[in-house]
Amino acid sequence: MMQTAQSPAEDIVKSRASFLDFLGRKGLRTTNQRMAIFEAAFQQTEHFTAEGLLAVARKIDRSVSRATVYRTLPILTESGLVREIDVGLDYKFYLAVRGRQIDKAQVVDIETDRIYEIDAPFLEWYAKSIAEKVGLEVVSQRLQVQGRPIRKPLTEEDACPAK
Amino acid sequence: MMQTAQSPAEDIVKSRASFLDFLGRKGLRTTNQRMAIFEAAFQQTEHFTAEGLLAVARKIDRSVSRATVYRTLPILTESGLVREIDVGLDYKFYLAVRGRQIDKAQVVDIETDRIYEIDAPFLEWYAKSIAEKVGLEVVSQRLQVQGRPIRKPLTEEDACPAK
DNA sequence: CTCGATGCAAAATTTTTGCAGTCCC
DNA sequence: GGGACTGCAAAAATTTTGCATCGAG
Repeated sequence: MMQTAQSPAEDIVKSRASFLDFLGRKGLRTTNQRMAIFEAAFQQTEHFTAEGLLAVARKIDRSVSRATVYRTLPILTESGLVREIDVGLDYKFYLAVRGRQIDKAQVVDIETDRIYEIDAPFLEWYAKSIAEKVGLEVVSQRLQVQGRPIRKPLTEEDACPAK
Repeated sequence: MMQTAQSPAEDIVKSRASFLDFLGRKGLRTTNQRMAIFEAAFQQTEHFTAEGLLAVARKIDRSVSRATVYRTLPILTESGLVREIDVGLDYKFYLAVRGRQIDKAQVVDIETDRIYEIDAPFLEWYAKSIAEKVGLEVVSQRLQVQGRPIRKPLTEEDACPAK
């Protein structure tokens, strides 16, 4: 069977080409700021916020402004290179897309606000079966789980830990 | 088999009692404003926003302020009488809880922003199985599906409708 | 050159908060 | 009567927008 996964290095080269292609097809210009924001997004290995992205992008190109970050994020999401993730935490998160991103759920640790992207088998099918009930075709779906670390049942040791 | 569903009239009487009980147990005071907001919430048969709730509550008690609505909504959600629903539409929605509300998904028609509450069998179980993968126990889960009305395959008639 | 793109700061939007006065218990 | 509660308006916080200027094609 063919291996389709790529190394991180190949990954970003391909993504960058894809972004440039997207800009071209849409008649959008290739500016230093847009590229800096793209690079900043793909330097992130985890979820990031608009504000965080601004900070990183500015390290690449000092002239990047907050407004341009907010104007570029929709371009990145429309191109499919970045996913917008809203788990109801006041502000939105974003995530650079690397490889296939289907059937994922977001699990949020409510004690740390950390977001995990977890495989959710059949999620797309499941969403489709639900949308059909109201005669809609699925455009997108998201499953979000808020959780907290499992506390093991208390033992005497836990209740009165030996110092 | 016993029928557990109630008439809308019985429903709100019970909910009102439940709210008063909740206020009492929490040592919160029963004010005209809080009751007006409660009544306004249960007059709604669909999802509502904080701003919409304010408008309706003011028809009941002119003195209700926006601040009190925002301060009362958390009380209503904590009591379990109202559910907060955030589908990523800028502002939050709320829904008066009538009867059991387990395993429901929100299906959002992206052309009208209308929200449907749809049965999602085994959703709770599904979320649990996913949260377990990162060692978290589920506190809550939500499945949201964005969809658009199904467009029937085009016929000649559709493409060139006879005026 | 031309018009899309940018930076800056002000605006917009939803929700929160400080404070003085109100009224429930 | 005391402290919880409220209204008002200002503040917060994130995202959007107007406008003069810049720069990609």
